[in-house]
Amino acid sequence: MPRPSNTAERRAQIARALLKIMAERGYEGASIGAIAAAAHIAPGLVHYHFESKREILLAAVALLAQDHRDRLDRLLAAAGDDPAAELRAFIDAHLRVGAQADPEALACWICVGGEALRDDGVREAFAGALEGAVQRLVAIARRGARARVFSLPRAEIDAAAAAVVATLQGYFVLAATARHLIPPGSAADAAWAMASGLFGLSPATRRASR
Amino acid sequence: MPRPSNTAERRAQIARALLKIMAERGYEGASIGAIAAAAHIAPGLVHYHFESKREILLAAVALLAQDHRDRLDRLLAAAGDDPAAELRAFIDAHLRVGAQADPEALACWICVGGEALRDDGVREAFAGALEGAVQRLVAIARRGARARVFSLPRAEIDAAAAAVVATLQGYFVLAATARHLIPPGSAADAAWAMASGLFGLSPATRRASR
Amino acid sequence: MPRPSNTAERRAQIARALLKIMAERGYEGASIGAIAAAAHIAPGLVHYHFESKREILLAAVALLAQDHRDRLDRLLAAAGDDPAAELRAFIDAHLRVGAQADPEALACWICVGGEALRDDGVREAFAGALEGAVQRLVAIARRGARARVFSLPRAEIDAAAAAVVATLQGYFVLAATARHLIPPGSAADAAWAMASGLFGLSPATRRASR
Amino acid sequence: MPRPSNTAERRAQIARALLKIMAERGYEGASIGAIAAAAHIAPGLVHYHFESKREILLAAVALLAQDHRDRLDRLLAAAGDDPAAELRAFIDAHLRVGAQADPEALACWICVGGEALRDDGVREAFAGALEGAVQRLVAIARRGARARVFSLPRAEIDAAAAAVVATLQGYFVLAATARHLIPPGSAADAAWAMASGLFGLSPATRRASR
DNA sequence: GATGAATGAGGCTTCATTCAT
DNA sequence: TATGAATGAAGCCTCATTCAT
Repeated sequence: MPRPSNTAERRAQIARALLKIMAERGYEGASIGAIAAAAHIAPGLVHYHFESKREILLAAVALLAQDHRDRLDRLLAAAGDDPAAELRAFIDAHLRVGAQADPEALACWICVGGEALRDDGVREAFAGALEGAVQRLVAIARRGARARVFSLPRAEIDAAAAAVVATLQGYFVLAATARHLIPPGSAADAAWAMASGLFGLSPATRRASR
Repeated sequence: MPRPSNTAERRAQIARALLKIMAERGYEGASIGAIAAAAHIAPGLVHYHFESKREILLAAVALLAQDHRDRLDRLLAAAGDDPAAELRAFIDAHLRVGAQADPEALACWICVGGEALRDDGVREAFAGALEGAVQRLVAIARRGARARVFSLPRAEIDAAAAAVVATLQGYFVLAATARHLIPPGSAADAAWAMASGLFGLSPATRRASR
Repeated sequence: MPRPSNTAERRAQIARALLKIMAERGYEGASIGAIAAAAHIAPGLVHYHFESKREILLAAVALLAQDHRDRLDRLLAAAGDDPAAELRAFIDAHLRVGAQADPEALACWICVGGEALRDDGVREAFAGALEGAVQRLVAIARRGARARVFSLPRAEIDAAAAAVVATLQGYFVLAATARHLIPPGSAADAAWAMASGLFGLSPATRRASR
Repeated sequence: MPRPSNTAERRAQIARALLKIMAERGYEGASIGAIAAAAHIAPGLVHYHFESKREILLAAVALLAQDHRDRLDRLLAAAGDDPAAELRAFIDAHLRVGAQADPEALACWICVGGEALRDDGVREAFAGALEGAVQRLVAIARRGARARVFSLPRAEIDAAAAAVVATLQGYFVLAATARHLIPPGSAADAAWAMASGLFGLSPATRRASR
């Protein structure tokens, strides 16, 4: 009569504790002891559920990415079938700060980017999440192009999507480190102007979606 | 007769050593010992020239920013007085990879962004560098607007400049962690399309500057 | 109706698992987890059957000694009643390497000798096994002396037996750590020469038993 | 004006501290903290002078072997040119317990033998020391054979030397773990009887050297 | 009996910093 | 200025042992 395994929840609990600490102290600053304390468990338990600290990071990145995907799914679903609306929703999901803004996730995401420089596993996860975003945009662009809502050459879709993702990522960094450089409320609009320009949205529609 | 002080050079030497190590191991991974080894000096000497490891980081960020400013000065000077050419040169300076690309500086810059989340001094230096970039763009935009090369409302100049800087910063992150997402050669062109759009450059001039 | 106790087998199973691990990682290196894995049981079960890790070691030493005794019984029985043959069989049982050689037991035995330095219980078991070997030799020597096959003074029997046991033990160490120092096949013969000399076996019989 | 390096002495100091602790707690039981305490230095200093705990062990084994070689040199020098006397001195050096007996070194030697099972570096050092002993015996045997003091075939010299070394090593183990099995004072005599037998010393000389 | 989670101590190692020379 | 030894505090990880089920 063994006790039912709770490993899955524990792992998530620990990974979330890492995110919490990492947001304010960085990955290196998130000691196993601090993580355990944040998760309200004994330090030794951490390494019962994870091989190494790095594994926790990988799990945490996966959580972060999943959370983000989920949120995006929700917000894009509300955009219905209109590619322009989807594009706008995509941008707003990333840049509209409001009730659902999550500064912790933002800080973590930047930390993860830093770790990705040195750890292939992290890089893969990080790049994977970015790629996911790019592919969503590509899908939106293709549908929009087919529906003649966008008018950009097939060959430029990838570049346009990457540019949009880069802009969003860059805004993250600015928002987290030099917020005063972004005129309040301007981020989403500027990104939208830029994206709709790249996607070849007609000026009329463009303005309508502001 | 005291020997002439060489503190200034030593400090630069040490700060550059930090950059070298930090590029591949991160800030935490750059131990004083490793820095000293990279600078070809004894470990004890490091703390003779710097109060603490953090001071080295601050000096290194300053170096990084100065190097970047210098490079930008050089490249913008070549653009003459034409605001559109300056804008293009500004973008190319950041995204054109070629002989002068510096992956080490790139990695360091991302690391510094991460540290900026936690250290106010680093944040100031990092944000200061970003602000410098924004202001250059603002200056270009103003001159361009006055010369009717750009047609963007005064009130939107700051937002546009911030958006461009965000895009460049975002491309840095992508280039360092998920280069395959950027179609080769597309970064500068996409950023240019975006920037010239935001700045209200006439389509004709836009194409001419590709 | 309680299920029938299987404690005895479980204990043996666990102790044998310790021997297996200890042979290649030493006693300290044999973690409870590793032992449990080698025994194909859950880690928690180990401490149900044993008070402590040390108890497992004691049980393992007992097993090792018993195995050795059993093997010796079998081999000496084949030597019939002839003291010289018994002596030779005794030596061969320890030094003839062949199908029945057991490098795992050899390594364990040396480990146990090391632990005996620090743990009185282990020392007793280890010394007990050595004493058993000495006593067997003493018995053989006494019978041989009575039968005039050996010609050594009563007072020297103990010393001779101890010397033989020391030699065997020493060969174990050499075999396990510096096998190349032992000319192949020479161990049993040299030990025999030495033992028969100490026991005062007539040169003729000596040669006959080679 | 750097401080003169004291690394060599520090290393020896630390290695000797390890021997001291290892004698009573074993290698695993000799924690870095305990070693540092025994050496009267701060814990951190240990790893300034040694890469790893294992390196300390290797240094300690080297010290142990060197000490032993030195002692042997001294004792053998006193035996003059007489091979039989040298053989006797060799045995006495190892088995005569008296003022110069060193139970700490004895315990360490057995520990080292245990570690040799698992660590190739240790094995090499341990086997090297044993080989040194064998070679000394071989040299004595050769000179004795040439001088017709010993009468053993060339081909058996190696085996005889190995047998003697095995016996000495075995006596070490017995002395450290089951001393009561060795009739007091019998070890050197029994080993001598055995060695002189193997070396083919004439019975007359044999008795004379007791 | 059996399972696997939980605990907390302790080990090795790294490191920023200080200090004697 | 410069050197390299010295210090002590963490940090990651392992582990024997206990416990709830």
